[in-house]
Parts: sequence; C-alpha cells; structure tokens
Amino acid sequence: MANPTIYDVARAAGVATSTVSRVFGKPGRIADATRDRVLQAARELGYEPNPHARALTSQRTQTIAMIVSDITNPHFFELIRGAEMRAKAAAYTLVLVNAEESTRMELEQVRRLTRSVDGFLLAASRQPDDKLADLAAARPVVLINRRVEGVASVVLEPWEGSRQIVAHLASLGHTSLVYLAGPTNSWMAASRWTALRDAAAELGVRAVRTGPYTPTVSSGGAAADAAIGTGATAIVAHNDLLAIGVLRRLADRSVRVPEDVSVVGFDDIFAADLCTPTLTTLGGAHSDVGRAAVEILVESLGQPRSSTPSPQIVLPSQLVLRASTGTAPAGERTTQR
Amino acid sequence: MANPTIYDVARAAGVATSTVSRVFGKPGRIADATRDRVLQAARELGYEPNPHARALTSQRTQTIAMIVSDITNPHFFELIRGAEMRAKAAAYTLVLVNAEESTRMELEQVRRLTRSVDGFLLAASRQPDDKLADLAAARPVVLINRRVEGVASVVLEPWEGSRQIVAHLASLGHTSLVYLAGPTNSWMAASRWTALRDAAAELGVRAVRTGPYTPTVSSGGAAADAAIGTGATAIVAHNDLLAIGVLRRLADRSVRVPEDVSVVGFDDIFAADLCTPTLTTLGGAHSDVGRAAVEILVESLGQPRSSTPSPQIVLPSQLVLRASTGTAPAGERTTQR
DNA sequence: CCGCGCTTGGCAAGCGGTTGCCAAGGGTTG
DNA sequence: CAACCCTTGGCAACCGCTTGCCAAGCGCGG
Repeated sequence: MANPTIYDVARAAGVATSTVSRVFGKPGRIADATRDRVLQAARELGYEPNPHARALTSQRTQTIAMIVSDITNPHFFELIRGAEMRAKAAAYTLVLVNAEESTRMELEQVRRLTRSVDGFLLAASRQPDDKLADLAAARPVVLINRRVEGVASVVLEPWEGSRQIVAHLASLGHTSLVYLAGPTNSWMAASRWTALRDAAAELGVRAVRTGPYTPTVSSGGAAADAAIGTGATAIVAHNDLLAIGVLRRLADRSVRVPEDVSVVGFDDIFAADLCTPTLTTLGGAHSDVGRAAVEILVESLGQPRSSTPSPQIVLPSQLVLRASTGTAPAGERTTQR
Repeated sequence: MANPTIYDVARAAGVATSTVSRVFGKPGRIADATRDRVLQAARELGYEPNPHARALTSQRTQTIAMIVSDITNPHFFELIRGAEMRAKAAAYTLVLVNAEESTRMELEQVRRLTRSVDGFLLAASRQPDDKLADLAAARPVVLINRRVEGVASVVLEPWEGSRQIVAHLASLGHTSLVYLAGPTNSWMAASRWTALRDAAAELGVRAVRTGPYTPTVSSGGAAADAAIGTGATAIVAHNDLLAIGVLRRLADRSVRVPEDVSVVGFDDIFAADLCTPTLTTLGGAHSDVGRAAVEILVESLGQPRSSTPSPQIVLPSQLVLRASTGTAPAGERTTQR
C-alpha cells in the first residue's frame, strides 16, 4: 500500500482508529497487549504517521526554526550544530533560516513559519527590543546572544569577558585601545563596548570606539586603517572575522603584530587558531549555547503557554590567549602612520 | 481573531471557501474583481494559509531537507548557504539534518521526513549505490558530491582537478606522492584517488595511498606520520581539515613545508587561506553546488514524477595555489624520519 | 430572441489524525 | 454477592484546505 493510514492499521489490528492514534500519541493510555498488536500491524503495513495531519489538529509540529542574522558567519556554525544536535535528541526537526542581516526579512520569515513550527530561535537578532518582546509574546521564542527583558535567552557572557580582555592588555602595558564596533543594533556589540569602556576606565586605559563595521574579513581593511589612525596600541575587533581582516591589512602595511600593535577578537572561530599570528580572542562553547537554547525552547513547549518564567541564561566565555597580543611597544605611539 | 481561516475570509468577502482557496492556489482561475475583494478581506483579517492543512490534501509542503554527512565539516557551510539561499528564492524552506557520518541515521531521517518534505538533498552520502537508487526511486532526491547512475546529482569536478594537482606537483619536480584517503565509502575519496593514481602513472609520479582517515584536523597527526613514513615528497590530503592537521603535525616535527614536503588539500575552506603556511587546495564554488542542487530539485518537483531525466551536473573545480607546495627537495627522501 | 459555449464560483467530500465523551468490562471492597 | 471504580477502547466531530464536478451567468452568433 502506498501510504497506509491509521484506518488501515486499525482494520489490520482489529481496533478503532482512536486506539491506533493513542498508541502513537499517549502510550500509557492503551493496554500492553493491544499496543503490541497495533504496533505489529503498523510495522507490517509500513505505517508512518503523517506529520501534517497530526499538526492540523494537535497544533504541534515537532519542528523549531532557527533564524540566523547572517548564515555566512562561521561563528554561527557551532551554534547551528549544537542546536541541531539537541533538537534531534528531542525528536525535533530544525529548520534553518537566513535573515541576511535584514530585520524586515527576519520578521517576514517568522510570520511565514509561525504556523509550521512550534517555536523560534533568534540568533543575534537586530530587531529593536520591543519588536522582540512582541514576537515573544505571540509565540515561543528563545533569543541567542541577545537579551531582552521578559524574553527567554541564552548568551555567551560578554561583560566579564571584555573586562578580562582589558585586564590582559593592561597587564601587557597597553594604555590605550580601540574597539572596532559591530553593527549598530547588535546587542553584543553594545554590551562589549560598554564593558570594555568601563573596564578600561577602571584600569586607567584609554578606550575609543570606531565603526560600525560589517563583521566580515573584507571590512577589516578599513577598520585596521581607522584603528591605526587612533594611535592605540591595542585593537579589539567586534569579532574574529573582522580581526582577521585587520591582521591581513596590518601585515600588508608592515605593522607587526603583536610587536607594534596587539589584536583581540571575539568568538574564537575555528580560523582564529590558524591565522598568522594566531588570534587572541574571547571564546566560549558556542555549541553549548545552541544546545541550551533548544533545551529551553523545548522545555517551554512542554508547559502550558505563558506559565514559563523566561529564563535568561548566561554561559561562560573564556579568553583564549594566542599570539596576536603582546607587550605594548616601548614609546606610546601617538603619531599616525 | 486568533487564527482566521478561509471560512472567515470567505464570509468577509462574501464568496465561497473554494473561491478563497483558489485565489491563493491558482490565481488565474478567479476573476480580478473577486480576487481583489478576497485579498482585501484576507489582509484585513490577517489571514495566513495553514501550511499543514494545505499539505494534507495537496501533498506539497514547500519544504526540502538537506542531509549532511557531518555538519561539523566547514566544507558544508558554503554548500548549506548556497542551498538555503536558493531555496528561499524559490519559496521553499530548508530543513537541515545531520547524519553524523552514520548511514543508518541517514536512512532513518529520510524515512522520518519523507512525509513532511517535498524532496531531499543528500550531501556526501555514504550509502551504497543501490541504496541511494532505491531512495531516489521512491522520492525526489538530488545527490551532492556523490554520483550514482540514474540519480540526479551535482558534484564538484574531482578528476581533472586531481590531475591538475599531480601536474602541479610534477612540474615542481616531485616524483612521489601519498594520498591520505578519506572515509572508505566516500565517493569523492574514491574518485580523487583513482584520478590521482591515473594522472600520477601518466606523469611518471609514484603514488601511494594510506588511510582511510576521518577527515578532521585531529586525524591529521597520525596521517602526517604515516605520510612521512612513505618517504613521499608530496602529501595530498583528502580534505583541507585533514591537510591542516597534517601541517600542524609537520610543524611539530620540524618538517618544513614546502621545503621538505609539499601539502595539498581539497575543498578550499575558509581556513585554508589562513593557516601557516597557507594551503594549496582544490577548490570550487561550493555555494554554487548547493544552489544548483536545490535548483534541480525544485525543477523536478514542478514536473510530473518520473518524467525527469535525472541530470548529472558537474561544476568546475579549480586548483588554488598557495604556500604549502613548492619545489621538491633536492635528494629524493627515502629514509624515514 | 434563443441556444450555445465559456468563464466563474459554489457544493461537498475528502486528506489523516486527534480528542472529548461515553460505555463496557474487569477487579476490588464491604 | 452486590455496588462501585477504574481502565480501556470506540464513536464521531472536527482541524483548515483542496479539488472534481456542476450550475449559473454572461456574451455572442444565427
């Protein structure tokens, strides 16, 4: 038979369709003997429940959507991976959607998918807070690397991490740093900057910010030039891609790293350990972030809507020291090259 | 209203539900005036068609699944990205599934998703040919970087590319190479090896193979040791991850690249341009591969089943020369280090 | 002015499950 | 042994949309 239905199974097993449905839906509800008979019949017929028919009445699709602001950023790969694995473990299917850094597209996709998925993972969303609150009010949402009051979220600790970066640089004798900012409406960019600035103030380091820059390797060139113009001896880039772009540009300009200037990134992407020099960066277990996000989401799906307390999880980050940071050059560099 | 249905829209517009359905389904079938009225009503009510109800009768889900043999391999990122973008353009949703290098899991996922998606993209599948033929006979399937008689596929050209690698090495004076093989049932691994071997024979280069190795950085250590043991002056690794692992191990053992030994990879992942030395590798437009695969699949979905001729597309690869290959060392190395 | 063919819209029967409600049967208790 | 409860399975009404079939209405030619 092409597509056996519960009716076929019910007939074969000599029970009612509702019994078959329950065997698959709420196992405890049916006596063992009956259940075995039904399962046996189902197996023989090659029966497979139709997820759409199921979703139609039950409103549950066993699917979650992950909307990523820019799928080309390797930083997300680990995230996606962690989410995918956890989703599979919970018998959920993961739908991957790229928002291409467009808030409009992000909203559109959420609207389009609302009926077909049980919940959303929004990674590094660029929406304004209230928009996100609205979205989350209407459907299960977990934010990733973005924090909004009253909405569940998982973020990789940016504050203490940024402080560690400054402390690291200060201990190397740096007295000034420049932060190459990420996208304007990136929560992470804002968090990093305020934390860097505060820590810098506290430790007597001069901190300035330039940007915003698109967080890509190719933006690194312009960013590097701007950074050098500030005369700072340490460059903290919004993320590793940007930092790698900076390293390249510095190499082209024969600025030595870390002798002349130190460079720090964020994310600890795979490539950070491969570039030359290897990159000091604030990393963390990104796959755990994805995993945790799915976990919270699935958890909340199990409960009656709105009874959930919207957990705000912060996962620890860690400063990974590599070769791109070193002692500050002897004389404070003030001249622009 | 929480979830307006076509009934609500029909009532508001003063038409039958079938009319509303047709307005969304087959636009030409309804007069302009009526259509506008219906759309207007739909907009006012915030109506959004329920994809599950739609799929239930029409059997079309506007969704395709991409099953990837190992989601942690950065090589797939570009592929995924290209596929995702093309899918979105065709108004399809992309479901991403990780098979974790397990053929059993791959089959299971296909079975599980068969009812919920319109077709499958199988990337670097490790299934035996006949299994894949069976799968493809029962549902729309496009293979990626895998070729099976009678099944649609998109692959990045491995043969001429491998030949170019050998030619490149030969021109640098190398007279022996070792291929660090990928997974046993990887079609790509087999294709690469036969092409390398044939080209080597033709050009008077001695070629041996060791392995199989898991295509990861961490496998590179053992692979490098084995490679050195062969005395070959050129190492061709199954992919860039493995090659990067090899580079690391060689550096640890103070074997100079490319002075003592040349190293070549496959895939041209992002990191190939960042490692030290930068890696010569056979690349290609992976995102185009993903894009083309979706394109073929969507195309075939539009036609009546089985009327399609199962195109076998080969996209060009290109040898990217970087710093990991150089002239062969003067005396043939025969001693094991 | 009538008949004809074509376009447009309505009717209603599913698509494959889910689930509230009910009844039968078996077991338990006094 | 009767009364009662609990477990188990069946009935049937949907869930929201699609689609084959049919009929009404229209314009047109004769």
